[in-house]
Amino acid sequence: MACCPEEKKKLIEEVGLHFEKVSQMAPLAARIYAIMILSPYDGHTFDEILEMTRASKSSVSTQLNFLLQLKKVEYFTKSGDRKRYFRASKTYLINTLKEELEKINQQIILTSKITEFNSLYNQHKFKEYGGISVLYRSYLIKEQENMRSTIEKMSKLKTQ
Amino acid sequence: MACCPEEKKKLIEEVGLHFEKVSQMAPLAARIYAIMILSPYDGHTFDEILEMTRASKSSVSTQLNFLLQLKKVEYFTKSGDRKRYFRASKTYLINTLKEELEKINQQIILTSKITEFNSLYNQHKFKEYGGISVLYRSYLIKEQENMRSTIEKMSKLKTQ
DNA sequence: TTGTTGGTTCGGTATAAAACGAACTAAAAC
DNA sequence: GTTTTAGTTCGTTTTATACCGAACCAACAA
Repeated sequence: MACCPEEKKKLIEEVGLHFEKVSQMAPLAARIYAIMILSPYDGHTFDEILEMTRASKSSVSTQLNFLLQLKKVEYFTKSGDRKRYFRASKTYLINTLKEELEKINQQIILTSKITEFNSLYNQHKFKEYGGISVLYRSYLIKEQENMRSTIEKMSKLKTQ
Repeated sequence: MACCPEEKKKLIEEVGLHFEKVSQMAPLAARIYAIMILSPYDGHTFDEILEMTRASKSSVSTQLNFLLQLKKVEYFTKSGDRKRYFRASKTYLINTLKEELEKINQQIILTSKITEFNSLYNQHKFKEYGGISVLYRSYLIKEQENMRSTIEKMSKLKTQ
């Protein structure tokens, strides 16, 4: 049998599609990641992933290594068993948040540059929209703080 | 002369690159959008955009219409002047936030589905990571609230 | 030492995204 | 009524992406 209950298949498709859009990964990578997130603690072997995705060995290998590099996925082995068991990385949610935080940091810097530039060279516009960009800036900073504190809480929870 | 001070050129490049990554638009669209954001209140004509981007008429036309559709860019006309003057839409920051809000709403729904699924079918994993996903959920809800209230504040500011 | 398992690597193809040029149109100017 | 201006449309080319198959490798098994 190729995969799993119909319900799981549909969810994999939905979650996969989501990652394809928001995380700009290749369709196959997104679907593998979705499978990992919706699968048991003890993971899946390479061959099982092959079966579920119906993709080629080479493609699965490439995308799986890509996900390992991004720390979205990890694997473990059982002694006396050459197979690797792949699963969603234990820290994948923290890692995702850390990436988001990095993005927001970048965006705060860029937004400041834009505002500074406009206040210097496009004064009319700046007078018109200055208020909005102040609001936008404090929005970004709140996001940043929310991420930072969530990451901290998650890290604490993990080490307990 | 093709464009503007070196400083502006560099910022356009930087901001353009940013939009290309985060907003998944075509390189040319991203650069046009960047130009609009860094340009005066009274906008630029089609021909000026042509000059600055050094792209073809057809490409500029296509991408400009794309940006108009997304309400990232708007235009106005001066009486007795056939040209259109393009600029960043007055509401582009609010619109961006509304898009973000839509994304977060989607993500909250998806995350709930995932958690529910795992609590049913992957109980071991759920016991292990349930705490983290609770934290993640409240992170998302805070984001949602931050966006909602920022949009509201911006709307109020605009109508004054 | 030959075969099998569990992948990896490399060269190629198929498809889609991005940009282009040339021909076209609608309104205004002459 | 012909020319110019301000774009638009459409068919093509260019470039990048996603995936594939076949050959390959390393480890262990027979």
